[in-house]
This record gives sequence, structure tokens and C-alpha cells, in this order.
Amino acid sequence: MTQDTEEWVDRLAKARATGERSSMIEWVADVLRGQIFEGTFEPGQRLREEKIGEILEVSRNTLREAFRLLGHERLVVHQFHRGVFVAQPSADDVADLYRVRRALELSAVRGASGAPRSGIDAVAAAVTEGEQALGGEDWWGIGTANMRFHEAITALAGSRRADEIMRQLLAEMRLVFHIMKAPREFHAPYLTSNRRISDLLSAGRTEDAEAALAAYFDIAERQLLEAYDRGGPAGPDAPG
Amino acid sequence: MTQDTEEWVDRLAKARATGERSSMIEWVADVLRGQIFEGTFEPGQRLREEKIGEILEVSRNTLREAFRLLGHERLVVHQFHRGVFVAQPSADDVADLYRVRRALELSAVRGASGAPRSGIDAVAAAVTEGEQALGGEDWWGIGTANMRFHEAITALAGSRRADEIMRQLLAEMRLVFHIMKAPREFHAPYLTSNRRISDLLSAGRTEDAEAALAAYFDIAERQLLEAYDRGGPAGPDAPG
DNA sequence: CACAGCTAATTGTTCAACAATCTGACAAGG
DNA sequence: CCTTGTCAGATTGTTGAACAATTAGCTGTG
Repeated sequence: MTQDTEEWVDRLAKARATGERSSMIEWVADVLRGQIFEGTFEPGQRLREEKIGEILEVSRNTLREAFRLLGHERLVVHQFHRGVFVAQPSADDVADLYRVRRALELSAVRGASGAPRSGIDAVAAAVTEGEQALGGEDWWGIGTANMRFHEAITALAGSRRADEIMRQLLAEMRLVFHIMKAPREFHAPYLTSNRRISDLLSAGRTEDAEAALAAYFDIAERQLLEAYDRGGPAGPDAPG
Repeated sequence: MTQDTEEWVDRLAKARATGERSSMIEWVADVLRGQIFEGTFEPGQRLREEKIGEILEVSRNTLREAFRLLGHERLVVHQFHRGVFVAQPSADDVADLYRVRRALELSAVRGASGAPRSGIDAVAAAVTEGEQALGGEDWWGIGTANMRFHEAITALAGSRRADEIMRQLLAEMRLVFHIMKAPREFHAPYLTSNRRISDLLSAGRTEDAEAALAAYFDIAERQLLEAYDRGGPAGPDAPG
């Protein structure tokens, strides 16, 4: 145990009080996913069935089914007879994430000329949202807006499956940011790049937009990997 | 922990991280997945917990966790308080599947110049496997070889995540073939196309290979959708 | 035929129990 | 000092039963 003053107990208890849902399992998965995003659970942290089940007031079976879902989303890693741990993406994982993101997002932009106006508007809206967050120095909001920007980019392809895949990839990206302790300000410098991509899309210059997005990927990935190098390997027995 | 820079340390560490051991749940999921592929369970068929649990001699809890996994792979559809059904991909799903496949596979081919020789060899091996199956009139083998061909194409990108995503997409494609009752001979005409793509890759002509693959996608998708039209909508309450 | 109500069947969730396995501490021996 | 074996405690894996919640099917009535 890292701390005796485990504050996350309170947060989970609070989450328990806030509502019901159709399926307990999905509710539990939603809560845990949210807590992972917030950073309540650190990457690599072990999640004990009994304790968390007790806090959320769900049985171990229900909790385990929720863990399965999160495991399939790569947010937690399940080790036989050892338990589930919050995933800890490695530098290799970062490179892998960017490979898939390049394939999906660049492809979406390439076919953007056939996308409906509403899709391109959604991209622009995400950029505006980020700019407003920047004005209010709302760093958390900037990160969220940036994620929404890339979701909107992907949505240009008009594929439910691509949308869901991207949601998962971006969820993993959040873990990456947590690991390298890069605060959400990391996203701020890319706002101008996002704006430019959005403008190019609105102008129908999809080829230029694609090139700009590709350049963004190169820079962002390199910067992340350098940050990983500086931080060094997180730990010896890092799961995930 | 000091710096033990001997390489076997890494190997052991990697082996440990990769080591997922057999659990009942995954075994059950494997069995059910196999039965769905074989056609033992028809698309749309309901899978009752009690009955299947009895046959496989596992408890309902274990079976339900396995169902969660298959649901996340889109092989079954879970309806609250109604049960799980074998997925029944619609014509829209087929179009969606091809959107993602285009993004991933074409991207992989585009970057094939940087892929290791072994990857291109794997593509050629899959084609050869299909040709041999054709000679033996082994229709099932042709379908399998075709799947392996596209897996090998995707693997050129060198991304674990892309590989896994493609495995899932191809699993869904099997359901599509079951639905339109297209026997595996459906794949046979595309063997020559596969051979050509493979040869172009071996010759390093990645752009031509990409164009050939794109043409294949267009034809295959159109043929599938036409078959769907002929068959008409499968049913009124088709889950999927 | 439509339809409300009742019953049976099925799933959702919890609980308690036991088996299998990991963890950590501690003693024995080199 | 370091390694190794052993043992007890803790945690997960799996089962089976129980009950609640919801759906599906049937029945009688108008």
C-alpha cells in the first residue's frame, strides 16, 4: 500500500451515491473508467476486488465483469491470480498508438470531401472549445477539447467502429499523459495546429489538411517519446 | 535494483509481462468463438446461459464473463434482460467494416517499404496457402487463407493494436459470410488478386499494390452488398 | 381480434463457500 | 551475507444456490 490516507475511497463512495443505471456492470465500468481518467487511480496501481466491491457496494462477480470490459479496452491489465492493475503504457505502446491513429485519422481526413458539413462543423467546434478553455486557463478543458477534436476528425469517416476504436485509443492516451506526468498544458501548443487543420478542412483543402495533421502526429509523438526518455522506465515490474 | 544490462533480463521480463495463462473464462470464450465461426450457432441465434453453461460444465457467472468478452468483440449482442444473441451484421455493418479495413490495410501497404522482409514473406505464404487449398478444392481452406492474407497485410504496419483490431474485424466478416450464405468459394475468385498484390509488394511497388488492394475492396464490398440485397433484410428483429 | 392480467421462464445480482495461487516473512543451511 | 525451502495469510478463480427484476407466453374476456 502506498498511502494510508487513501483519498480515492471517498471518491468512489461519492460516485456510488450519485445514481443508478440500467446495468450495474456498465455503471461500475463507467465509474472506474472515469476515476482512471481523473487520475484517482495511478497507472500501475492494483485494484483489489474485495475493497472496491465493498466501496461501490457491488458483488465481486459484478465487479469482475466490469473489469473484463476495462481490460478489453486496455485500461487495466488482468494478470491471472494476481489481480487487475491500471495499465501503464510503455514507450512502445505510445508508438503503437500513433501508428493506428495515423491510419485512422489521416484516412478520415483524406475522405473528408465526402463528409457532411456537420462533421466539419464538429471539428471546428472542438477547436473553438479548446481556444475558450485556453482563454480561461482551464488546462483540463484544453485536454478534453483536444480529445474531442481528434474524435471529430475520426468521425469524418462516418464509421461507428472507427469512432469506437478511436475512443479507446484516446482513453489510452490519457493514461500516457498521466504516466509522463505531463499536465494538460501539454495540449495547449497544438491548439494553433488544430485551428489550421480545421480551417483547411472548412476550405475543402483536404490534402493540405492531411499534411498538416501528419506533421502534427510526427511532432506530438516525438515530444511524447522524448518525455518518456527523460522520465525513464516507470518501474521494474510495470504491468501493461 | 541496479542496472543489470544483460539481455536475458529483458527477455524474462517481457515473457512475464506477456504471460497470460489459461483461465476458464478465456477457454469458454475460445470455444464459443470457434463454434460461431464454424456455423454451429447461426447469426441471430439466442444463447441461453443455463443451457450452454450446463453443456460446457461451467457456472453461469463464468459463462457470463465469457459473454462479455465476445460482446466486446461484436460477435454476440447483449440485450438487457433478454439475453445474448449471435451477432447479425447488417448491410450497414458491412459498409462500416470495409471503411475501417480500408483505413488500416491500405495504410499498412502504403508503409510497406519500411516493413521487414518477413512480413512480406508472410503475405506471400498466405497466398500460396490459398492456391494450394484451391487445388485441393478445399473451400474452407481458401476462406481461412484469405483471412490470413489480410491479417498479414495488416501486420506490415507492425502494430499490435492494428493486428488485434483486424482480427476482430475479420471475425465479424465471417459472420457476414454466414449470413449471406455465401459459401467459402466466394473467396476463390480473389486469389488471383491476392497473388498480384503480393507480387507487387515483393517487387517493392507499394503504390501499385495499394491501388490493387483498393480495387479489391471496391469489388468485394459491392459484391457483398449486392448479395445482401438479393437475400433481403434478414429479419425484423435482427439484433446486431 | 385486441387486450389486460397472470404465470412461467430467463436474466441480473448477490452471497457464501472452497480451490488455486501468489505474497511475504522467517528459519535453515551454505 | 546470501540463497533456499517452508509455511501461513491474503487474494483471486470458480462454483452453486438464492432471490429480484424483467420478459415472454398464455388465457380469458370483451
